[in-house]
Amino acid sequence: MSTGQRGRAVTIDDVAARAGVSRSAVSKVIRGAYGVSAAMMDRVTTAIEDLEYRPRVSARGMRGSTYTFGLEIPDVFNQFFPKLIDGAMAQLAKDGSYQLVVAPADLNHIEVTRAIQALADRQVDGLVAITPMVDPEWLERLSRRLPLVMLGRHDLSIGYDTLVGDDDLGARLAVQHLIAQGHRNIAHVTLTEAIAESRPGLPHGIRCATYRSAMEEAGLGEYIRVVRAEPGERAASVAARDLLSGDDRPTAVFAAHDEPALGVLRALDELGLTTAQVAVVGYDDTEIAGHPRMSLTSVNQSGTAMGARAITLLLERIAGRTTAAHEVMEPRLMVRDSSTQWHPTSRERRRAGHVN
Amino acid sequence: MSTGQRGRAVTIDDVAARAGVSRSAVSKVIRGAYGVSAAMMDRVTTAIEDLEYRPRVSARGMRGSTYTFGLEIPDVFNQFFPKLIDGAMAQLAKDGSYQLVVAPADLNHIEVTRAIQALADRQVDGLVAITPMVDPEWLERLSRRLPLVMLGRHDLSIGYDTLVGDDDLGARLAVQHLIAQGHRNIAHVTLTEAIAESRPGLPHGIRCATYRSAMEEAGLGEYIRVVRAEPGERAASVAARDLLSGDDRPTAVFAAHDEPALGVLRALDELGLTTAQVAVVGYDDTEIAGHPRMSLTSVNQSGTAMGARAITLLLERIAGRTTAAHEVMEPRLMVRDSSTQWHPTSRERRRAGHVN
DNA sequence: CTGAAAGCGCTTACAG
DNA sequence: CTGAAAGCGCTTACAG
Repeated sequence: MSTGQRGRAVTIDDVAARAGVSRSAVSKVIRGAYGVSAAMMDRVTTAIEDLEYRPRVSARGMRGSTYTFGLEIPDVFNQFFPKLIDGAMAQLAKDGSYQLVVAPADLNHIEVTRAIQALADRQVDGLVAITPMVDPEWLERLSRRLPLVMLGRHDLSIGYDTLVGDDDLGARLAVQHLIAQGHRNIAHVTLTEAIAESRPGLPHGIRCATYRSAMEEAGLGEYIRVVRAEPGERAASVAARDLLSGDDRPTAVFAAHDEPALGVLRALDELGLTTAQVAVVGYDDTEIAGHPRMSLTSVNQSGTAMGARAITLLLERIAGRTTAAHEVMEPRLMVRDSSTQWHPTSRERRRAGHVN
Repeated sequence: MSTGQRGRAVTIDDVAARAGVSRSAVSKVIRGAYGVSAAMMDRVTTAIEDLEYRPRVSARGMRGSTYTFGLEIPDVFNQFFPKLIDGAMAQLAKDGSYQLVVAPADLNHIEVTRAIQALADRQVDGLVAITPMVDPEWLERLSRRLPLVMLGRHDLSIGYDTLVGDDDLGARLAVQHLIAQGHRNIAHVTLTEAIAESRPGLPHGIRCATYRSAMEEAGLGEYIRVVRAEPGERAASVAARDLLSGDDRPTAVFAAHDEPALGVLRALDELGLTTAQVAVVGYDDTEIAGHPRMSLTSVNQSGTAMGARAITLLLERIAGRTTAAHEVMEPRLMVRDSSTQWHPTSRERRRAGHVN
């Protein structure tokens, strides 16, 4: 039976009246706080159910917590993020007391900042954010107000936690794998400098730097070639088409993440080429990479585990931790057809210095 | 220059004090309300900037609005939803005063209800939700508290708005297209009854019913075959493998949405078959369907437009509309390779009654 | 174990 | 145009 469905909503006072107890008592029961007799617990619980009472989170937030964690996502189409959300949800479900709320943003400084700010304005009890573009000082200041975990940053922050894949290792795995497959002419497709290099130490910047040094170390410095594109599979495919139809076609492409890697695959298809002629490696191991139609070799940086770990870090902060955590997750290379079916032409074999 | 960075946060009173005006005056400036002189406007604005003041949404929510729209998403991996979110964000950006917040849920009654409830508890000013599984009465009650738009439901609700694709037309386009391509033995892959048929009039239920009737109408009743799988591409591919390796292999499969369609493509690949032998049509026209590696024919129900329209419906409600809107969006078939490369075997031609 | 009182930071009528 | 007062629905010390 329910009352108050229309007109004024049911408040904590209605519950208190119905249960014949004080407002504070109801509050304690709701929060599972100490000092409530079983009898009162019972009466209050019944009243809550009878009235279908739901505490207003705004009101709770005025004094206490909102029981809400915020997650800012800089690109709704990037298929890495669902893994992250999935991992976070699973971890949150174990605890049971917090609700996850996602603020989607567009991939630029202003929109990302706006989304993070919007979550903070809504007084989330903890915030997980992903963005290369916001400066550490702003984040340090934000972290004085609430627990903050930044994903994909190598910052040595003091106020907020960071959780990041080992981009150097991941990129090295990718490039060395290609070299081991016999490739020498390996190109790298990444995002525009405005995005990838807007600050030092960004994941894409590191992957690119590692690509360069891994090539140098293998004596392949002369083959280093970095192609940049705006975000999105289509933009990457356009850039890749130029690369692949040029004079000196690379025999392999290492893409900074799976989205441009799919763009490279598109470009190959459009040019009538296959991964037997140009190997492709991506980064993030998104779900579609494992589909046989793509079979895209990719660096897995365990987004699910990362999402779960981010939640744990927030809960630790709420439980009292005050020193910053800086965790690096080890990536692993998922080898698939896109990088193992290379058949070099005789010219390519010659250039590569093979005897045969 | 900013103060109050540590310790107590900046409040509206701090701004009022600094600007030398009343609290109400600051409130009016923030909300852009009438009756503020340019001079006061100026002083307040300056004070806000100086102090880096951010109004607490919780506090605003106590009396007024939270300037937040909530969107419940029942499956983070379903690639239809990013389109929806993208459309909603674009529309919201035009208005500029509301923040979108997404509550992800798992695809079951309890979790979906929990997520919707969580958004309502947070006093969003409007709510967009997607779920076949919640009963209309509960939604009617919810809609008495806040503007509610349900996506993908054909309900004749009175308290909430609905926005839905024409599932009958969409499914008909798909099946008739396959028939026009010469197919007779067309199977349908959809979700379990527990999900797809949990209530009458659900999108998947309608698509399935339309598949049946379109087949009947074409005199192909004997070929009707419905295969059901749990959500997820992998579950669908397992089910499809049985179907495709059975005695009477269909020459075409109509999948209830793109995710199972990708599962069918996976099954084909695993069985060494191609879409020249078994045509595939999906539903939703997710981004990956357009990738040349998939080139999946699919029914586009314009998720972007749907997301944008949902926001507009909420804004209309806030502006005062009190009658329910029930809008149906027209789908269109995106024809791609997966359904146009069929080469029937001679046996298939014979069975199909072709002369040659 | 239980409850009365104060207060969180805003917005909303209402006077001036 | 401007401001003082009340109040939104909770939680938090603090008494009892």
